[in-house]
Amino acid sequence: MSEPDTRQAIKDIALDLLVRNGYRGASFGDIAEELGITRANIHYHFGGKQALVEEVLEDYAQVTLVALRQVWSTENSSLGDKIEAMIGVSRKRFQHFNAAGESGQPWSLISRLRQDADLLSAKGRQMLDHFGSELLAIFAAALSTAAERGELAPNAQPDDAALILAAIADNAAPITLTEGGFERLETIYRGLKRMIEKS
Amino acid sequence: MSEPDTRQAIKDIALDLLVRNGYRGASFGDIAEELGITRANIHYHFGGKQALVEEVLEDYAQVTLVALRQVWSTENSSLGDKIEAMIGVSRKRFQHFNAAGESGQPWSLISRLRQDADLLSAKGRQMLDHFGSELLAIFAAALSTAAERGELAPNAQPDDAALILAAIADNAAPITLTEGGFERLETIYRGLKRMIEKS
DNA sequence: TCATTTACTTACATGTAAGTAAGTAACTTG
DNA sequence: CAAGTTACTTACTTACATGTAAGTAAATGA
Repeated sequence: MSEPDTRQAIKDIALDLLVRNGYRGASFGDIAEELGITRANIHYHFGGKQALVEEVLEDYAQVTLVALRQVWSTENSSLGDKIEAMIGVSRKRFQHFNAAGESGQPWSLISRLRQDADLLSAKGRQMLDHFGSELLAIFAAALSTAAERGELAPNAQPDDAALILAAIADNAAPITLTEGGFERLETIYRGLKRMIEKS
Repeated sequence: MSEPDTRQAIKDIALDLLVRNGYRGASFGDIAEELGITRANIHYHFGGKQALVEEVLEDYAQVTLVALRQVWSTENSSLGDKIEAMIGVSRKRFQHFNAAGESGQPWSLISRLRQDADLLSAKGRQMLDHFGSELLAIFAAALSTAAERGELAPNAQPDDAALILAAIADNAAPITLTEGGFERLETIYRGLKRMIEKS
């Protein structure tokens, strides 16, 4: 296999296992077996586990933030439409993880790795923090614009609403998913929408 | 040490390590060292790791649900007072974990173990699910009563609000805590309160 | 075409986890 | 006071985890 193919294949499997099982649960042995290569080969390409996870995290954060900025860009769509788009993104992610077998929940890689922060490199931890600030900034900007446009309900304050949305979005598999499946997450977003949006 | 003392001491340390480090991060070795006993002694008292975690989970769920039912009992207090009481409980838990060294976040044992669900016994998983239903039931009852009393804002629907509260409460260390500390969680609760409460 | 680099594998070192079998000192009880 | 029983410890085994050193076949390039 050519060099970039193998590197990418390793990162793909690693992402999947990291999201499902966390830092400790994504072993080089499992990744290697899945790909039919040896553990040492992963070391050859990435050096060590922290370095591999850093790269996976980097890619994930970049792709995710781009997608979120797209959905929450303040042009063109109403606040309600943005929240509906968010539901669509979440549904897609949920279905992906359910399709791939395993009754597991669609944890966000970020919130998952935050629980293993002590095992990450300093750089890895810094990336988690950075993702958090960026995520919040995206929501804050969109809600601020929505407020200017008079799209918020009288009780809703833009900064509060941004924080709540960030908490829900970052941590997209809270209690509510264990029993109710995706429908519950959808209900949470819609409920928030009704509370935020001007009626 | 007398039998019940040792058992309880093991469970106390185990709870602390489980909340901080998750299932894999709470090793018998660490628990034993902390207490100045041997790993084998823990096996003597509990049989194995899954059994120990089951007991810790059982105790935690029971205590937590009793405390939550107390706060959210529908007599005597307004919805706003209940949310303020909830903030108080969260602050206490946050301070406990920060006082005990470690910059770690005050994860709920439940949401933490939910990420390691595959390592738990079937009984353990069932306990997680049960906790989830109970938590939601508590909020749903309180919000329903609040609605009857006319305490909700026009945009807030009681079932939606209960689900959002459950999501925040169950998962009390989302993104928002990593940078802002407890103040952010407080802001989330207060923001939700403003959106829910009749002004 | 010979030397070097690339992309691997094999084999091993090291650390750490859970779990267990066998022994023991102290307390309990008939 | 002799015979358990209780509450442990010691000394293992087994199973994986990351990581590394040494070797190799195939491609590359001077």
